[in-house]
Formats: sequence, C-alpha cells, structure tokens
Amino acid sequence: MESRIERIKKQLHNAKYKLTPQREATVSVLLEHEEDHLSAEDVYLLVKDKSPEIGLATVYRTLELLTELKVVDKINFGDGVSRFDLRQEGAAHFHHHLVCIECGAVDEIQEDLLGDVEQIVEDRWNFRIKDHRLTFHGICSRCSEGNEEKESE
Amino acid sequence: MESRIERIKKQLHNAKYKLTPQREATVSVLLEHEEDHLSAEDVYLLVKDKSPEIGLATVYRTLELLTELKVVDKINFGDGVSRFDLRQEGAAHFHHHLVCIECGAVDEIQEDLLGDVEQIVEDRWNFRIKDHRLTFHGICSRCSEGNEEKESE
DNA sequence: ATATTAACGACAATCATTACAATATGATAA
DNA sequence: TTATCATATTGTAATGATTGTCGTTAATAT
Repeated sequence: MESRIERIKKQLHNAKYKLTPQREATVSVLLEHEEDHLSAEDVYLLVKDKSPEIGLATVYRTLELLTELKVVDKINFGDGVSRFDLRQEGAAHFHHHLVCIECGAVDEIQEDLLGDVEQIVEDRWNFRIKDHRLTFHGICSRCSEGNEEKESE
Repeated sequence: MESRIERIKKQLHNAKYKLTPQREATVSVLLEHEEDHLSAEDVYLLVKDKSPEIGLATVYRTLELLTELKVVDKINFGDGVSRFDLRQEGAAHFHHHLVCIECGAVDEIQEDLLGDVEQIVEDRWNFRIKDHRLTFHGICSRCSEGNEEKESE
C-alpha cells in the first residue's frame, strides 16, 4: 500500500506534477475505497476528514489529473454524477461493471473477457481499439437469491 | 417509415400515453437522424424547425418517456451531455459504439458479439443480464487511413 | 532561505437537467 | 354540443454538478 502511493507519486513526477498533501490525501482516500465507485462529492467529503481545509475544486482538479494519468477511470452509470474508479496497476484496459437494477450495487469484473470481441472489431471495422467501457445491467446474485423462480424467458 | 411511427404510436398507447403533435415531431426528428447521437439540446433545436412553439422541457420529457418505453436509449460518452439513440426495432439489447478519440466520430455496431461473454458473466457471477453498454474508444478507420504506420505494439 | 511557479481555496459562473405553476388540449359523459 | 376532468405543454425559475477566476500559499530547486 505504501509502495502503491510511491508509484503514483513517480507517475505524477514523470508528468511534471507534484504530489501535494491534498493530492496525497485524495489518492489515499481512493486507495481506501478501492471497492467503491465514489463521486467527486463523495471523495471530497471523505478527504475532508483528513484535510479539512481542502476545497472542492481541488478535489475535482486532482481527479481530473488522475484521470489524465490513467490512475483512475471516470465512469458514468447514468445518474447525474461522474464516478471515479482506481485502475488496477498495470492494467491495459478498464475493468467491467455489473450494475444491479434492483439494489443499485456495482460489482467489478477484473477479467478481460473481451479479447475475441476486440479482435473481431479491429478486423471487421478496421478500428484500432485503445480502451473500452462495458457495463451490464441486470439482477445481481444477492437480489435473485430467495427469488428462486427461474423465468422461462 | 410511416409504419415505424405507427408502431411507436401503438407502443405509447399500450402504455397509456398519447402521441401528441410535439411527441410526433420529436420522434420524427429521431427517425430522420437515426445515424446520429443527438443530445437533448440537439433534438430540441431540430424539432423547433417543425414545431417552433415547442418547449425544451417537453423535449426532455418526451425523451425520458421514449427511454422508458425502450424506443430510444440514453447514452453518455463522457462529455457533459446525455445522448439519445433509437433502438433497432425489436432488438433485445442495445447496440455498441465505436468512439474515435481523434475525430470524435461515433459509429455503431448492430451485431451482438457479446453472446459468449454474457453467458460467462451469467454463469460465473450469477448475474441475470437485462441489458448492456459497450463502447470502444480508439482510432477509426478514416483516421488511421493515410497514417499507414503499423505500430509494433 | 529564497525565488519561481504550480497548486490552492473560496466563491462566482456556467451548463445540463428538473421542478413548478399556470394554461391549453382532448376525450368523455350528460 | 357543452361541461368536466385528466393529461400535456410552456416559459421560467430552481437545482446541482462541474469549471473558471483570482488573490494567496506552499513545493521544489538552487
């Protein structure tokens, strides 16, 4: 965990940015909430616990910066806000999401799964893929438990 | 094309909604711009050509209604606005998009391609998929033409 | 320790979207 | 046909997320 921040610090420096205390606090909040999909406001509130003087604009600027450096990914699940999600270290592509339309939970799929599909798209559409976004909407395992009725389509 | 509107009219009626002139004008704009990915504002400006008295709020409400009826899908490519895209008639799932990071063009992929992936997700994560969103970001065929350098990864 | 310059914080401004309140429309029952 | 009632519409105000501004602060190299 310590080394994770160190590496992010190096990434910042390589791109000529500084790791200020505010940025460090923001990154550490993101690391502590790796499972979640926090909005900028969420991050702001959490960072304020560590650095009460921090401004909302700074959080926005930091998140934008981290997005640019591909440390986080900015995602949008259709509610009004952008959410920020740490990218797995070294991951070439963004991971996928399962959004439950019952309870709203968001789970992550780290596996790529899209290898074949991407090959087809590259070949058939002559499109050079750099990244992707894949989100499934449906009923999560927790919500369908208990509702053991198999719908016959 | 005439029948397409008729069928949408029936869908509205089945759901206890009326096809008012404003709604008809909005739908017809969407049909005429099936290839595009219009924002609410875009739709509003185009509808105003046919029905100058229409209000922006009505366009928003109509788009919301059509989204609810799955006549259109609301998508978000990360710029600040929601965009609306006619669903292929009878399509169970939403089609995919190719967003060019050079020129900003958005192309559509009507083929499903995700059959195998969805099966894996349903089985491994016990998630009952209802819909999906898949967008690839990269360089479109038009932009890579001329730049015939094959990057050696 | 100081200079340079990026970064900050507070707040104003912007932009998309939604809420509201008054009016209009259109179907139905008398 | 006309009164009635529910739904739809309009213009505008309100909201809420995000971005811009600007004077101040602090990180980094010397």
